[in-house]
Amino acid sequence: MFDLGNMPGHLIRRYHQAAVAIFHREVAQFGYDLTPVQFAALDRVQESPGIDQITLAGLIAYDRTTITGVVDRLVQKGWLERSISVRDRRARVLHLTDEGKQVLTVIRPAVKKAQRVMLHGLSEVEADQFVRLLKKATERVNELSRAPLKPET
Amino acid sequence: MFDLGNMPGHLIRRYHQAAVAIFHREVAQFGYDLTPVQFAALDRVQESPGIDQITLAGLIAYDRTTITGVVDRLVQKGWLERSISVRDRRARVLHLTDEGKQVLTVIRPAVKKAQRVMLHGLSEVEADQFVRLLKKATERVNELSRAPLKPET
DNA sequence: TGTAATTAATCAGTATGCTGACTATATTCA
DNA sequence: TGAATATAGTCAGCATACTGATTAATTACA
Repeated sequence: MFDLGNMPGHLIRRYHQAAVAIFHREVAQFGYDLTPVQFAALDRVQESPGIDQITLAGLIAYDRTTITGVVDRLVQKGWLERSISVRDRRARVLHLTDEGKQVLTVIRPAVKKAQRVMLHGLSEVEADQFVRLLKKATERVNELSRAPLKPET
Repeated sequence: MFDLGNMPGHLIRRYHQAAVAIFHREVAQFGYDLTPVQFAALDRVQESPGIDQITLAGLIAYDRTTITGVVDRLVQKGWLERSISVRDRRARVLHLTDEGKQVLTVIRPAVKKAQRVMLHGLSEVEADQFVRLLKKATERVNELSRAPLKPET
């Protein structure tokens, strides 16, 4: 009944691998080299300038140890600025640089296209249903991950 | 329209993360520490004893460079045996050890349970539909991955 | 037959993710 | 107030994944 080819765990691994490859390919066509995770971080910092790393992690469902490295690399690329919070000296607050803002503007169409490519085997009705079920399933297992999503309030 | 929380790519990453955590938790309850990928490899070698690494990679959609390390660790654990093929001295053929067979027998119920837990937010009808659509979507993007599935014949 | 092309596997380097430990700073409350 | 507790972030170590290069063996074909 649950042979490997029908196991949700195995399918999701394969689909995730393809999704990452698609993302890379589309973004590369716009001349950039960044990962899905890096995009999510930039996108979220644009939404909430001055956010600290832990809050950012909660909003996009990263592990707090992973985000350190991700932010490191974004700072290294000159797209993010990390500084000590005035309100809490433990915290690091994040801001996009001008170049970071520009990167986001340029690659947004690529990211959108990547989402369509990921779904291109499904009809429009199927795609809607699939995303709806995927979202529901993901929400229901959220707390079982080490990095659960922590939505704003 | 495609904000982060509704982007299939982002949802897939989150669901995959949770799926891996669930797998680990269920398998740990049976006293073992192995990854989804390690299970897939063991399962497939049991199905096809004497398989070489490249063919194995194709059957479970791994990258060929990833499998080297995975097999390394399974050999290290004493669950797999790797030897030079008599027919093609470039190839390494794989066999389960007795202990490897035993591990598979013990953890299969945990793996099955993990699949159910991953789907536990969905009704039975929804779960069926979700897995069907996930499978369809995955098959359609198969060739866009660096490690496409290469089914037997 | 002998050279070119292909193939199986590995390796180096890099990026996500995880576990578990640690430091520095804030907060709580007896 | 001051000791216990909690929190933000980092670090070390390990396992998937990827890109691109290399080695050794096989196959194709001029």
